[in-house]
Amino acid sequence: MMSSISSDTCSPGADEARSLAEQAYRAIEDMVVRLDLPPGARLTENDLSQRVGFGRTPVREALQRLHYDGLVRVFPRKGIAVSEVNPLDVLVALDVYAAVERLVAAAAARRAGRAEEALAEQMAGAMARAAAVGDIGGFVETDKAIDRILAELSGNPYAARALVPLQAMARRAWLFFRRESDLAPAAERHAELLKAVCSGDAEAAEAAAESLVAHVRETIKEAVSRL
Amino acid sequence: MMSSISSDTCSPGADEARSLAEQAYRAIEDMVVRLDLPPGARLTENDLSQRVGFGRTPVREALQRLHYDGLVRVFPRKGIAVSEVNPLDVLVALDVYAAVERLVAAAAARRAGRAEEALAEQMAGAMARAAAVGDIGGFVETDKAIDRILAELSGNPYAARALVPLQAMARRAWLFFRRESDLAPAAERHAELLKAVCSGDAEAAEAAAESLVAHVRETIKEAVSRL
DNA sequence: AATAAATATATTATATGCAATAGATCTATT
DNA sequence: AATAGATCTATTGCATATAATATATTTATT
Repeated sequence: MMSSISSDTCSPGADEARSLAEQAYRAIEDMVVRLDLPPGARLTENDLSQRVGFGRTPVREALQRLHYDGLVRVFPRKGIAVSEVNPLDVLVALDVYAAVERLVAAAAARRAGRAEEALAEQMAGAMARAAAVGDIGGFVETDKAIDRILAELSGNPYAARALVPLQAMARRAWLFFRRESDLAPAAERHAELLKAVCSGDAEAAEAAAESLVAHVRETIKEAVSRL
Repeated sequence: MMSSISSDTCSPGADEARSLAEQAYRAIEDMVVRLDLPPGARLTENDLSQRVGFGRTPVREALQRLHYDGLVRVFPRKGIAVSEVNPLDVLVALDVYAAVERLVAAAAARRAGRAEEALAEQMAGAMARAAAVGDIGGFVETDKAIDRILAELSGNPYAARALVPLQAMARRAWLFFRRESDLAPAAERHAELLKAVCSGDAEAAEAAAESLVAHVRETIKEAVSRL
Protein backbone atom coordinates (compact mmCIF):
# COMPACT_ATOMS: atom_id res chain seq x y z
CA MET A 1 0.00 0.00 0.00
CA MET A 2 3.15 2.16 -0.02
CA SER A 3 2.21 4.14 3.09
CA SER A 4 1.82 7.87 3.39
CA ILE A 5 4.67 10.30 3.48
CA SER A 6 7.18 9.60 6.19
CA SER A 7 9.02 12.86 6.38
CA ASP A 8 12.50 11.34 6.22
CA THR A 9 14.31 12.37 3.12
CA CYS A 10 17.03 9.92 3.64
CA SER A 11 19.18 8.67 6.46
CA PRO A 12 18.10 6.34 9.23
CA GLY A 13 18.46 7.36 12.84
CA ALA A 14 21.23 6.41 15.17
CA ASP A 15 19.89 3.15 16.53
CA GLU A 16 17.83 1.84 13.65
CA ALA A 17 18.90 -1.13 11.60
CA ARG A 18 21.39 0.07 9.03
CA SER A 19 22.63 -1.35 5.80
CA LEU A 20 26.27 -2.23 5.46
CA ALA A 21 26.63 0.68 3.06
CA GLU A 22 25.31 3.06 5.71
CA GLN A 23 27.63 1.62 8.33
CA ALA A 24 30.56 1.89 5.97
CA TYR A 25 29.69 5.50 5.21
CA ARG A 26 29.55 6.46 8.86
CA ALA A 27 32.75 4.64 9.67
CA ILE A 28 34.76 6.14 6.83
CA GLU A 29 33.26 9.61 7.21
CA ASP A 30 34.26 9.58 10.83
CA MET A 31 37.80 8.51 10.05
CA VAL A 32 38.15 11.24 7.44
CA VAL A 33 36.66 14.02 9.54
CA ARG A 34 38.67 13.09 12.61
CA LEU A 35 41.82 13.10 10.46
CA ASP A 36 42.41 9.48 11.28
CA LEU A 37 42.62 9.16 7.53
CA PRO A 38 44.67 12.29 6.93
CA PRO A 39 44.22 14.68 4.00
CA GLY A 40 45.95 13.30 0.95
CA ALA A 41 45.89 9.71 2.16
CA ARG A 42 45.60 7.19 -0.62
CA LEU A 43 42.84 4.63 -0.33
CA THR A 44 41.62 1.68 -2.30
CA GLU A 45 38.25 0.03 -2.23
CA ASN A 46 39.92 -3.22 -1.31
CA ASP A 47 41.82 -1.78 1.64
CA LEU A 48 38.70 -0.25 3.06
CA SER A 49 36.71 -3.38 2.33
CA GLN A 50 39.00 -5.38 4.52
CA ARG A 51 39.28 -2.61 7.08
CA VAL A 52 35.54 -2.40 7.66
CA GLY A 53 34.94 -6.07 7.01
CA PHE A 54 32.31 -5.75 4.27
CA GLY A 55 32.50 -6.46 0.58
CA ARG A 56 33.44 -3.90 -2.01
CA THR A 57 29.89 -2.94 -2.91
CA PRO A 58 28.85 -1.21 0.33
CA VAL A 59 32.26 0.40 0.62
CA ARG A 60 32.02 1.66 -2.92
CA GLU A 61 28.60 3.14 -2.25
CA ALA A 62 29.94 4.82 0.86
CA LEU A 63 32.85 6.25 -1.11
CA GLN A 64 30.51 7.71 -3.68
CA ARG A 65 28.60 9.53 -0.98
CA LEU A 66 31.86 10.78 0.46
CA HIS A 67 32.80 11.92 -3.01
CA TYR A 68 29.59 13.93 -3.33
CA ASP A 69 30.35 15.33 0.10
CA GLY A 70 33.73 16.40 -1.20
CA LEU A 71 35.65 14.40 1.39
CA VAL A 72 37.38 12.11 -1.07
CA ARG A 73 38.47 12.36 -4.66
CA VAL A 74 38.11 9.45 -7.04
CA PHE A 75 40.69 8.93 -9.76
CA PRO A 76 39.13 6.42 -12.12
CA ARG A 77 41.15 3.23 -12.21
CA LYS A 78 43.93 4.89 -10.25
CA GLY A 79 42.61 5.03 -6.75
CA ILE A 80 41.00 7.27 -4.22
CA ALA A 81 42.47 10.03 -2.10
CA VAL A 82 41.22 11.79 0.97
CA SER A 83 40.66 15.40 -0.09
CA GLU A 84 43.22 17.96 0.90
CA VAL A 85 42.19 20.67 3.33
CA ASN A 86 42.38 23.80 1.24
CA PRO A 87 41.76 26.75 3.55
CA LEU A 88 40.66 29.07 0.74
CA ASP A 89 38.11 26.53 -0.39
CA VAL A 90 36.92 26.09 3.16
CA LEU A 91 36.36 29.82 3.51
CA VAL A 92 34.22 29.73 0.39
CA ALA A 93 32.24 26.79 1.76
CA LEU A 94 31.80 28.61 5.05
CA ASP A 95 29.82 31.34 3.31
CA VAL A 96 27.26 28.74 2.32
CA TYR A 97 27.48 27.12 5.70
CA ALA A 98 26.74 30.39 7.44
CA ALA A 99 23.74 31.15 5.26
CA VAL A 100 22.13 27.77 5.83
CA GLU A 101 23.10 27.46 9.47
CA ARG A 102 21.49 30.82 10.22
CA LEU A 103 18.31 29.58 8.64
CA VAL A 104 18.44 26.40 10.70
CA ALA A 105 19.19 28.25 13.91
CA ALA A 106 16.33 30.67 13.38
CA ALA A 107 13.89 27.91 12.54
CA ALA A 108 15.01 25.87 15.53
CA ALA A 109 14.56 28.88 17.81
CA ARG A 110 11.04 29.41 16.57
CA ARG A 111 10.16 25.81 17.31
CA ALA A 112 12.10 25.27 20.51
CA GLY A 113 10.31 24.95 23.79
CA ARG A 114 11.03 24.26 27.44
CA ALA A 115 11.44 20.59 26.61
CA GLU A 116 14.70 21.19 24.82
CA GLU A 117 16.41 23.17 27.52
CA ALA A 118 17.56 20.16 29.53
CA LEU A 119 19.10 18.45 26.52
CA ALA A 120 20.74 21.67 25.40
CA GLU A 121 22.36 22.27 28.76
CA GLN A 122 23.50 18.70 28.87
CA MET A 123 25.15 19.08 25.47
CA ALA A 124 26.75 22.38 26.35
CA GLY A 125 28.09 20.84 29.53
CA ALA A 126 29.45 17.77 27.77
CA MET A 127 31.21 19.91 25.22
CA ALA A 128 32.64 22.29 27.80
CA ARG A 129 33.99 19.38 29.80
CA ALA A 130 35.50 17.76 26.71
CA ALA A 131 37.09 21.08 25.84
CA ALA A 132 38.45 21.57 29.36
CA VAL A 133 40.08 18.15 29.35
CA GLY A 134 41.25 18.35 25.75
CA ASP A 135 39.19 15.31 24.81
CA ILE A 136 38.97 15.79 21.05
CA GLY A 137 37.01 12.63 20.46
CA GLY A 138 34.33 13.63 22.92
CA PHE A 139 34.30 17.16 21.59
CA VAL A 140 33.66 16.05 18.03
CA GLU A 141 31.05 13.57 19.16
CA THR A 142 29.16 16.27 21.03
CA ASP A 143 29.54 18.67 18.13
CA LYS A 144 27.92 16.14 15.82
CA ALA A 145 25.16 15.53 18.33
CA ILE A 146 24.41 19.25 18.59
CA ASP A 147 24.22 19.52 14.82
CA ARG A 148 21.77 16.63 14.74
CA ILE A 149 19.62 18.22 17.43
CA LEU A 150 19.46 21.58 15.72
CA ALA A 151 18.70 19.99 12.38
CA GLU A 152 15.91 17.98 13.90
CA LEU A 153 14.56 20.94 15.81
CA SER A 154 14.59 23.19 12.76
CA GLY A 155 12.00 21.03 11.04
CA ASN A 156 13.74 21.75 7.77
CA PRO A 157 15.21 18.50 6.43
CA TYR A 158 16.33 20.23 3.25
CA ALA A 159 18.50 22.63 5.15
CA ALA A 160 19.79 19.77 7.24
CA ARG A 161 20.65 17.82 4.14
CA ALA A 162 22.45 20.75 2.52
CA LEU A 163 24.39 21.19 5.71
CA VAL A 164 25.78 17.66 5.88
CA PRO A 165 28.77 18.08 3.55
CA LEU A 166 29.40 21.61 4.76
CA GLN A 167 29.50 20.52 8.37
CA ALA A 168 31.84 17.68 7.54
CA MET A 169 34.16 20.01 5.69
CA ALA A 170 34.08 22.72 8.34
CA ARG A 171 34.58 20.26 11.16
CA ARG A 172 37.54 18.64 9.48
CA ALA A 173 39.15 21.94 8.60
CA TRP A 174 38.68 23.21 12.12
CA LEU A 175 40.20 20.06 13.56
CA PHE A 176 43.05 20.37 11.12
CA PHE A 177 43.91 23.98 11.86
CA ARG A 178 42.79 24.38 15.44
CA ARG A 179 45.15 24.94 18.33
CA GLU A 180 44.64 23.78 21.87
CA SER A 181 43.33 27.23 22.82
CA ASP A 182 40.52 27.08 20.27
CA LEU A 183 38.65 24.33 22.08
CA ALA A 184 37.15 26.40 24.88
CA PRO A 185 35.98 29.33 22.74
CA ALA A 186 34.34 26.90 20.34
CA ALA A 187 32.50 25.22 23.18
CA GLU A 188 31.43 28.64 24.41
CA ARG A 189 30.02 29.55 20.99
CA HIS A 190 28.10 26.31 20.85
CA ALA A 191 26.66 26.91 24.29
CA GLU A 192 25.53 30.37 23.30
CA LEU A 193 23.91 29.07 20.15
CA LEU A 194 22.02 26.44 22.11
CA LYS A 195 20.93 29.00 24.67
CA ALA A 196 19.72 31.40 22.02
CA VAL A 197 17.78 28.65 20.30
CA CYS A 198 16.15 27.50 23.52
CA SER A 199 15.24 31.05 24.42
CA GLY A 200 13.15 31.12 21.27
CA ASP A 201 14.84 34.27 20.02
CA ALA A 202 15.35 33.67 16.32
CA GLU A 203 17.48 36.73 15.74
CA ALA A 204 19.75 35.91 18.63
CA ALA A 205 20.05 32.39 17.30
CA GLU A 206 21.04 33.69 13.89
CA ALA A 207 23.65 35.91 15.46
CA ALA A 208 24.99 33.03 17.51
CA ALA A 209 25.21 30.84 14.42
CA GLU A 210 27.07 33.61 12.64
CA SER A 211 29.40 33.95 15.59
CA LEU A 212 30.12 30.24 15.56
CA VAL A 213 30.96 30.29 11.87
CA ALA A 214 33.04 33.40 12.43
CA HIS A 215 35.08 31.52 14.98
CA VAL A 216 35.81 28.77 12.48
CA ARG A 217 36.66 31.37 9.86
CA GLU A 218 39.09 33.06 12.23
CA THR A 219 40.71 29.80 13.23
CA ILE A 220 41.39 29.08 9.59
CA LYS A 221 42.54 32.56 8.70
CA GLU A 222 44.93 32.58 11.60
CA ALA A 223 46.35 29.27 10.54
CA VAL A 224 46.82 30.59 7.02
CA SER A 225 48.57 33.67 8.33
CA ARG A 226 50.99 31.42 10.18
CA LEU A 227 52.04 29.64 7.00
CA MET B 1 52.05 12.01 -9.70
CA MET B 2 48.43 12.68 -8.71
CA SER B 3 48.28 16.16 -10.29
CA SER B 4 47.51 19.40 -8.54
CA ILE B 5 44.10 20.44 -7.36
CA SER B 6 41.52 20.55 -10.09
CA SER B 7 38.82 22.61 -8.52
CA ASP B 8 35.98 20.28 -9.47
CA THR B 9 34.24 18.89 -6.46
CA CYS B 10 32.41 16.35 -8.45
CA SER B 11 30.51 16.22 -11.70
CA PRO B 12 32.05 16.29 -15.14
CA GLY B 13 31.07 18.91 -17.67
CA ALA B 14 28.52 18.53 -20.38
CA ASP B 15 30.68 17.12 -23.16
CA GLU B 16 33.33 15.25 -21.23
CA ALA B 17 33.51 11.49 -21.18
CA ARG B 18 31.01 10.26 -18.64
CA SER B 19 30.64 7.02 -16.83
CA LEU B 20 27.52 4.98 -17.40
CA ALA B 21 26.46 5.83 -13.85
CA GLU B 22 26.67 9.54 -14.66
CA GLN B 23 24.71 9.07 -17.87
CA ALA B 24 22.10 7.04 -16.05
CA TYR B 25 21.80 9.73 -13.38
CA ARG B 26 21.26 12.47 -15.91
CA ALA B 27 18.77 10.43 -17.89
CA ILE B 28 16.67 9.42 -14.91
CA GLU B 29 16.90 12.82 -13.22
CA ASP B 30 15.61 14.38 -16.38
CA MET B 31 12.72 11.98 -16.64
CA VAL B 32 11.75 12.60 -13.03
CA VAL B 33 12.04 16.37 -13.15
CA ARG B 34 10.14 16.62 -16.42
CA LEU B 35 7.40 14.45 -14.91
CA ASP B 36 7.95 11.87 -17.60
CA LEU B 37 8.23 9.55 -14.64
CA PRO B 38 5.33 11.00 -12.66
CA PRO B 39 5.26 11.43 -8.88
CA GLY B 40 4.40 8.17 -7.22
CA ALA B 41 5.49 6.04 -10.17
CA ARG B 42 6.86 2.69 -9.16
CA LEU B 43 10.27 1.75 -10.49
CA THR B 44 12.58 -1.19 -10.30
CA GLU B 45 16.28 -1.33 -10.92
CA ASN B 46 15.68 -3.91 -13.62
CA ASP B 47 13.13 -1.81 -15.49
CA LEU B 48 15.42 1.16 -15.54
CA SER B 49 18.38 -0.99 -16.44
CA GLN B 50 16.65 -2.11 -19.59
CA ARG B 51 15.25 1.32 -20.26
CA VAL B 52 18.63 3.03 -20.26
CA GLY B 53 20.45 0.04 -21.65
CA PHE B 54 23.10 -0.34 -18.93
CA GLY B 55 23.54 -2.94 -16.24
CA ARG B 56 22.04 -2.67 -12.81
CA THR B 57 25.15 -1.27 -11.15
CA PRO B 58 25.27 2.16 -12.82
CA VAL B 59 21.51 2.45 -12.55
CA ARG B 60 21.66 1.62 -8.88
CA GLU B 61 24.34 4.25 -8.31
CA ALA B 62 22.22 6.78 -10.14
CA LEU B 63 19.22 5.89 -8.01
CA GLN B 64 21.20 6.41 -4.85
CA ARG B 65 22.13 9.91 -5.94
CA LEU B 66 18.50 10.57 -6.80
CA HIS B 67 17.60 9.31 -3.36
CA TYR B 68 19.99 11.75 -1.71
CA ASP B 69 18.47 14.42 -3.92
CA GLY B 70 15.07 13.45 -2.58
CA LEU B 71 13.66 12.64 -6.00
CA VAL B 72 13.03 8.98 -5.34
CA ARG B 73 12.30 6.90 -2.30
CA VAL B 74 13.82 3.49 -1.81
CA PHE B 75 11.86 0.81 -0.02
CA PRO B 76 14.40 -1.88 0.77
CA ARG B 77 13.59 -5.08 -1.04
CA LYS B 78 10.23 -3.70 -2.08
CA GLY B 79 11.01 -1.29 -4.82
CA ILE B 80 11.53 2.34 -5.62
CA ALA B 81 9.04 5.13 -6.08
CA VAL B 82 9.32 8.56 -7.60
CA SER B 83 8.78 10.99 -4.72
CA GLU B 84 5.42 12.67 -4.42
CA VAL B 85 5.26 16.41 -4.91
CA ASN B 86 4.29 17.69 -1.51
CA PRO B 87 3.68 21.42 -1.80
CA LEU B 88 4.23 22.09 1.90
CA ASP B 89 7.57 20.35 1.74
CA VAL B 90 8.47 22.27 -1.36
CA LEU B 91 7.76 25.54 0.41
CA VAL B 92 10.11 24.51 3.19
CA ALA B 93 12.79 23.59 0.67
CA LEU B 94 12.30 26.91 -1.08
CA ASP B 95 13.45 28.76 2.04
CA VAL B 96 16.79 27.04 1.72
CA TYR B 97 16.79 27.50 -2.01
CA ALA B 98 16.25 31.22 -1.64
CA ALA B 99 19.03 31.62 0.90
CA VAL B 100 21.59 29.81 -1.24
CA GLU B 101 20.43 31.19 -4.56
CA ARG B 102 20.79 34.74 -3.22
CA LEU B 103 24.33 33.96 -2.26
CA VAL B 104 25.04 32.53 -5.71
CA ALA B 105 23.42 35.45 -7.49
CA ALA B 106 25.38 37.98 -5.47
CA ALA B 107 28.66 36.16 -6.01
CA ALA B 108 27.96 35.82 -9.72
CA ALA B 109 27.18 39.52 -9.97
CA ARG B 110 30.46 40.43 -8.31
CA ARG B 111 32.37 38.29 -10.77
CA ALA B 112 30.41 38.95 -13.94
CA GLY B 113 31.92 41.02 -16.70
CA ARG B 114 31.09 42.19 -20.19
CA ALA B 115 31.96 38.75 -21.51
CA GLU B 116 28.86 37.22 -19.98
CA GLU B 117 26.36 39.66 -21.38
CA ALA B 118 26.04 38.01 -24.78
CA LEU B 119 25.44 34.57 -23.34
CA ALA B 120 22.97 35.95 -20.82
CA GLU B 121 20.92 37.70 -23.46
CA GLN B 122 20.99 34.59 -25.59
CA MET B 123 19.66 32.54 -22.68
CA ALA B 124 17.00 35.07 -21.81
CA GLY B 125 15.92 35.14 -25.44
CA ALA B 126 15.79 31.36 -25.75
CA MET B 127 13.70 31.10 -22.63
CA ALA B 128 11.32 33.87 -23.66
CA ARG B 129 10.80 32.23 -27.05
CA ALA B 130 10.22 28.81 -25.47
CA ALA B 131 7.72 30.43 -23.11
CA ALA B 132 5.94 32.24 -25.92
CA VAL B 133 5.50 29.05 -27.93
CA GLY B 134 4.70 26.90 -24.91
CA ASP B 135 7.72 24.71 -25.53
CA ILE B 136 8.14 23.14 -22.11
CA GLY B 137 11.06 21.00 -23.12
CA GLY B 138 13.01 23.98 -24.38
CA PHE B 139 12.03 26.02 -21.36
CA VAL B 140 13.34 23.46 -18.91
CA GLU B 141 16.49 22.97 -20.92
CA THR B 142 17.21 26.68 -20.86
CA ASP B 143 16.36 26.88 -17.19
CA LYS B 144 18.94 24.22 -16.44
CA ALA B 145 21.48 25.98 -18.60
CA ILE B 146 20.95 29.24 -16.74
CA ASP B 147 21.42 27.51 -13.42
CA ARG B 148 24.66 26.01 -14.67
CA ILE B 149 25.91 29.37 -15.86
CA LEU B 150 25.14 31.14 -12.60
CA ALA B 151 26.69 28.34 -10.58
CA GLU B 152 29.83 28.50 -12.67
CA LEU B 153 29.96 32.25 -12.54
CA SER B 154 29.50 32.37 -8.78
CA GLY B 155 32.79 30.61 -8.25
CA ASN B 156 31.25 28.84 -5.29
CA PRO B 157 31.05 25.13 -6.04
CA TYR B 158 29.75 24.42 -2.56
CA ALA B 159 26.73 26.62 -3.08
CA ALA B 160 26.24 25.08 -6.50
CA ARG B 161 26.37 21.63 -5.01
CA ALA B 162 23.88 22.47 -2.27
CA LEU B 163 21.60 23.89 -4.90
CA VAL B 164 21.42 20.78 -7.06
CA PRO B 165 18.69 18.89 -5.17
CA LEU B 166 16.85 22.09 -4.36
CA GLN B 167 16.74 23.13 -7.99
CA ALA B 168 15.55 19.72 -9.04
CA MET B 169 12.79 19.79 -6.46
CA ALA B 170 11.73 23.35 -7.23
CA ARG B 171 11.79 22.77 -10.95
CA ARG B 172 9.71 19.64 -10.71
CA ALA B 173 7.19 21.21 -8.36
CA TRP B 174 6.88 24.23 -10.58
CA LEU B 175 6.33 22.05 -13.63
CA PHE B 176 3.79 20.06 -11.69
CA PHE B 177 1.73 23.00 -10.46
CA ARG B 178 2.29 25.58 -13.15
CA ARG B 179 -0.38 26.80 -15.51
CA GLU B 180 0.14 27.97 -19.05
CA SER B 181 0.16 31.57 -17.86
CA ASP B 182 3.12 31.00 -15.53
CA LEU B 183 5.57 30.45 -18.35
CA ALA B 184 6.03 34.04 -19.44
CA PRO B 185 6.40 35.57 -15.96
CA ALA B 186 8.96 32.92 -15.09
CA ALA B 187 10.97 33.73 -18.19
CA GLU B 188 10.74 37.40 -17.28
CA ARG B 189 12.12 36.73 -13.79
CA HIS B 190 14.99 34.76 -15.22
CA ALA B 191 15.81 37.54 -17.65
CA GLU B 192 15.86 40.06 -14.84
CA LEU B 193 18.10 37.89 -12.74
CA LEU B 194 20.54 37.51 -15.61
CA LYS B 195 20.50 41.23 -16.28
CA ALA B 196 21.10 42.07 -12.65
CA VAL B 197 23.99 39.64 -12.49
CA CYS B 198 25.58 40.98 -15.66
CA SER B 199 25.20 44.53 -14.42
CA GLY B 200 27.45 43.58 -11.55
CA ASP B 201 24.98 44.82 -8.96
CA ALA B 202 25.06 42.20 -6.23
CA GLU B 203 22.11 43.61 -4.31
CA ALA B 204 19.95 43.76 -7.40
CA ALA B 205 20.94 40.20 -8.20
CA GLU B 206 19.92 39.08 -4.73
CA ALA B 207 16.60 40.81 -5.12
CA ALA B 208 16.07 39.22 -8.51
CA ALA B 209 16.87 35.78 -7.10
CA GLU B 210 14.40 36.39 -4.30
CA SER B 211 11.80 37.48 -6.83
CA LEU B 212 12.33 34.33 -8.86
CA VAL B 213 11.88 32.13 -5.83
CA ALA B 214 8.86 34.17 -4.83
CA HIS B 215 7.29 33.41 -8.18
CA VAL B 216 7.74 29.68 -7.62
CA ARG B 217 6.35 30.07 -4.12
CA GLU B 218 3.29 31.85 -5.44
CA THR B 219 2.73 29.31 -8.18
CA ILE B 220 2.68 26.57 -5.58
CA LYS B 221 0.55 28.45 -3.07
CA GLU B 222 -1.97 29.23 -5.75
CA ALA B 223 -2.13 25.61 -6.75
CA VAL B 224 -2.67 24.62 -3.14
CA SER B 225 -5.44 27.16 -2.76
CA ARG B 226 -7.17 25.62 -5.76
CA LEU B 227 -7.29 22.19 -4.17
C1' DA C 1 -16.06 -20.45 3.34
C1' DA C 2 -12.55 -18.66 6.18
C1' DT C 3 -8.22 -18.81 7.94
C1' DA C 4 -3.56 -20.22 8.61
C1' DA C 5 0.40 -22.22 6.84
C1' DA C 6 3.34 -23.03 3.11
C1' DT C 7 5.22 -21.81 -1.12
C1' DA C 8 6.36 -19.01 -4.93
C1' DT C 9 7.63 -14.54 -6.78
C1' DA C 10 9.60 -10.02 -6.99
C1' DT C 11 12.99 -6.97 -5.46
C1' DT C 12 16.79 -4.89 -3.42
C1' DA C 13 21.40 -5.82 -0.78
C1' DT C 14 25.70 -7.72 -1.12
C1' DA C 15 29.57 -10.36 -3.05
C1' DT C 16 32.23 -11.52 -6.73
C1' DG C 17 33.93 -12.01 -11.35
C1' DC C 18 35.43 -9.87 -15.52
C1' DA C 19 36.79 -5.83 -18.44
C1' DA C 20 39.22 -1.67 -19.20
C1' DT C 21 42.90 1.15 -18.27
C1' DA C 22 46.54 3.76 -15.94
C1' DG C 23 51.03 3.20 -14.34
C1' DA C 24 55.16 0.52 -13.29
C1' DT C 25 58.54 -2.70 -14.54
C1' DC C 26 61.06 -5.21 -17.45
C1' DT C 27 63.37 -6.12 -22.01
C1' DA C 28 65.45 -5.39 -26.21
C1' DT C 29 67.69 -2.36 -29.38
C1' DT C 30 70.69 1.14 -30.60
C1' DA D 1 73.58 3.96 -21.08
C1' DA D 2 69.41 5.54 -22.90
C1' DT D 3 65.20 4.92 -24.97
C1' DA D 4 61.26 2.67 -27.00
C1' DG D 5 58.39 -1.00 -26.68
C1' DA D 6 56.25 -4.74 -24.43
C1' DT D 7 54.47 -6.84 -20.47
C1' DC D 8 52.91 -7.04 -15.90
C1' DT D 9 50.25 -5.16 -11.92
C1' DA D 10 46.95 -2.48 -9.46
C1' DT D 11 42.67 -0.36 -9.48
C1' DT D 12 38.17 1.11 -10.48
C1' DG D 13 33.95 0.45 -13.71
C1' DC D 14 30.51 -2.58 -14.77
C1' DA D 15 27.88 -7.00 -14.99
C1' DT D 16 26.03 -10.77 -12.81
C1' DA D 17 25.22 -14.33 -9.46
C1' DT D 18 23.63 -15.15 -4.80
C1' DA D 19 21.33 -13.93 -0.36
C1' DA D 20 17.80 -11.93 2.22
C1' DT D 21 13.32 -10.45 2.59
C1' DA D 22 8.75 -8.51 1.65
C1' DT D 23 4.59 -9.58 -0.74
C1' DA D 24 1.47 -12.38 -3.26
C1' DT D 25 -0.36 -16.81 -4.19
C1' DT D 26 -1.55 -21.25 -3.28
C1' DT D 27 -2.89 -24.99 -0.46
C1' DA D 28 -4.55 -27.33 3.44
C1' DT D 29 -7.40 -27.47 7.48
C1' DT D 30 -11.30 -26.60 10.04
